[in-house]
Amino acid sequence: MSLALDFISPAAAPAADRVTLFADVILPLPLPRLYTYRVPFELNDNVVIGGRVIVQFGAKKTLSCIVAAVHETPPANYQAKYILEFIDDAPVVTQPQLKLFRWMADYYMCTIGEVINAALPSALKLSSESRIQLHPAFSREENEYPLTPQEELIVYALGSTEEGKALTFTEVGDLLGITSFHKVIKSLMHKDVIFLFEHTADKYAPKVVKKVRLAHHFVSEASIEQLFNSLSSKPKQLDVLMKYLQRVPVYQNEHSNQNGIEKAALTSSPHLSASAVNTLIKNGVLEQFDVIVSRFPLEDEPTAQLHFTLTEAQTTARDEIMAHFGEKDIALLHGVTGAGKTEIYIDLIRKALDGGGQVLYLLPEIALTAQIVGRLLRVFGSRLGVYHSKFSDNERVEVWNGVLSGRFQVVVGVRSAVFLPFDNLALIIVDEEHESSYKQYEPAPRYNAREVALMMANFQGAKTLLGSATPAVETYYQAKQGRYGLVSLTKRFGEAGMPDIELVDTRKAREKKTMHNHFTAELLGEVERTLGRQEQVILFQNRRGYAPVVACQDCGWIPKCTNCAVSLSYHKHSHELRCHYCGYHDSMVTQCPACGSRAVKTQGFGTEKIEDDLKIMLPQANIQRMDLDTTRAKNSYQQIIADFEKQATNVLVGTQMVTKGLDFANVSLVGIINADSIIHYPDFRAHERAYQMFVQVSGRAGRKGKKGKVLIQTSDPTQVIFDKVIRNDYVEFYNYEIVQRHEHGYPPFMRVIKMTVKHVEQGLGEQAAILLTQELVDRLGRAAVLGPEAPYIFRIRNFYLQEITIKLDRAHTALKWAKEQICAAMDVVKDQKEFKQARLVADVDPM
DNA sequence: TCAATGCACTAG
DNA sequence: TAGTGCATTGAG
Repeated sequence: MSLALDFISPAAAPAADRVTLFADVILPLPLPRLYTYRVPFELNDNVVIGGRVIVQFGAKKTLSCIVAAVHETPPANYQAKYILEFIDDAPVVTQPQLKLFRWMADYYMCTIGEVINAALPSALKLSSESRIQLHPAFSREENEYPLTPQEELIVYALGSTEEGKALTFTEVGDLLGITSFHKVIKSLMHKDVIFLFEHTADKYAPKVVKKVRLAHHFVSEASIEQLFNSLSSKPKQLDVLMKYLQRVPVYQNEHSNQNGIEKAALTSSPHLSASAVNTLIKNGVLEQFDVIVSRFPLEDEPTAQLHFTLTEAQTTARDEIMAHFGEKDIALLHGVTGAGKTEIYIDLIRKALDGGGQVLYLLPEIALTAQIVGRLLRVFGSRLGVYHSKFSDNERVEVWNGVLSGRFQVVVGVRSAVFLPFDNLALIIVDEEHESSYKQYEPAPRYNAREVALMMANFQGAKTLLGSATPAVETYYQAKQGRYGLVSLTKRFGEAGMPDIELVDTRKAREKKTMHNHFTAELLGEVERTLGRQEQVILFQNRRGYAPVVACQDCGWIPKCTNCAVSLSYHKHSHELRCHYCGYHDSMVTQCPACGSRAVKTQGFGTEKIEDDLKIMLPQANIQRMDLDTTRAKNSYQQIIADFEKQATNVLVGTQMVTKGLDFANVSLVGIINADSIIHYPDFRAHERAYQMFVQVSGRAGRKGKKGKVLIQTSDPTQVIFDKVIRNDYVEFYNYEIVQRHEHGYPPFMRVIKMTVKHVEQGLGEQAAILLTQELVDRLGRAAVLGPEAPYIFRIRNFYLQEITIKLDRAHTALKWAKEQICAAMDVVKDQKEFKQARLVADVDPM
């Protein structure tokens, strides 16, 4: 560059020297492509890969999206639009994450936009809401066009031009009470009354605490004394002041005033008057200020012993895991319930942190309790972040940013925690790795957090520890094959023995007429004896509500859901009939609408009925129910657990929820009311699921030195699966199951992709499914395709369903090819005009 | 004849 | 996904 040019500002430099940058962005929409936008030259330095930008997409939408790539190649066939705004000057999505998201889109056959959508807390996805404002040139008096009443209403709401008030489209809709308000807006724009603009605002609001402190000119002994004198006739204000000085030693240390105290500490104190506090603020004695605080209060530094000792068995297991990590990236810790896996995890996490890496500790939703979080907080203090689905969006953003900034080096979280912006992972722990709640069904991405975690670890060079008492057959197979290190912990912690498991034949009991409602004499007697010993009972029934079916005894009429092909369940507490698939509900019928009979009775039983019956049979016992219906409120789950822990309740009746991770010392009996409904399930994982469920529930019985008992009620005790459960030998179960899987060609030997065709019209859905099957068979071969078949529940939310199961070879390259074939087959169906309404869904590795 | 509604297309 | 533009259908 010549000297002369140095005097010219960069903006005016000749075009040849200007670098024009383009950014490929990921839009948060289910679109298969990235879109290319142009970076305004003067903002070249602002582009960050992984940062958010605002762009215009289509005619009027503005969206925030993530920059995935920056380059200098202008698009060949079109003019790129400019990026409108840069939101971040540092990435909110890290490079390893982008890589992972791409892999997920690929593997789970969805778009990267869908992945981003699932990954980002919605407060990081900016909302663009169109807003309208009065046109500066508009005046009410000199208005040449007459306005309709609706238009008048809007103009009135917008106030005067000077006020510059704005309304969002939603607000306009609310104001007019209609949804089709665009016409009104259009007309107003046409008449030059209003103009439209896009307003994009960052929704993340940090948590703010109001604090107060003494106004600075009172911070000296002399002035405080003066102040006291002037307030001598205002006792209430004096009280407040005294309290403040008591809490903040301004006399001893003037600087202590700087931090003040929380306003709430003064206003909510029962002895002080809130209005006195406000008067002091108004008169300038106290000043109020805001402080941004964390939503996760920093625990005082770790209080638990940092170096608690592991038992001999735990130490051995820990050492074996470490040894495996020397050669392998993945290890499976197969430890029976109550073997003390958590201590081993904590020990490993600590080691990983000492090495300077990040740690992700995944738990299924229901296992992530206050108990475990509290324990981890005591060990890791402020370095621990918690990511839970019951958290508010702001809280999630805070964890997200905490991981980015390095404030959180360990995160304990549920499925979606795999999306957090780690870039230096050393260790991932997937506890209860067999859990089906790691798999997301709806909407896309239909991912399994365990598999995503393994891939993430692979990308970042981290080690992964999978833990379970009943590993997934696939996982155990990998370990047996030597691909994962295998470590077993077979002894319970603290010498607690494994519970005795007994089967009770309900068919025989029915014949002998010894059943009390749904309880056999054996189970009821055992419950009574247990309560008599002041010990606690857990009863498991895998169905919520009072009864799954209601039927007319005279004509057989059964109330069904209007949107789904299921009968409605009766819920007694609300006296309603409910659909468990779509949320439809109706009041309970007392008279049959078909024949007029009053003999309408419930059939079958759910948790609510068990609770009800038990209350009648055991009036002295305190019975609590735990299922989706009783835990819907934010803290009700914790409350039920706390009550049971305090032994305020003696019997806990519940669904799946009671099977997971609860650890109560005084529970010595677990009853499974109806095992049949768990076993009879029409898919290849039925046995595995049943086995896992029985063993997990059984694990709740007997801890801390007490031997527990498990009673399983079934109408057919001869089934193979019970034999495995009773002997409590996972390996034996595995050896049996793996043969079945091999014989029938299921995972881990084959890979399964489940296709679902949904259509509002049954016939069209079936035809579309037949065509899809045909296309799949043509491409993948007859042997690889099963179906189409209507599932047991063939209609959900007004969509008729058809399922096709595809079985594929495990080879990686074959898989990629097969997915391309599947996409091609789906395209063929979608291109058919008559199937435009059909929805095709691919679920990779369904559970 | 015009308006309302449905559907395929495409966004950079 | 959502907005747009075109075509088809229906009401007067």
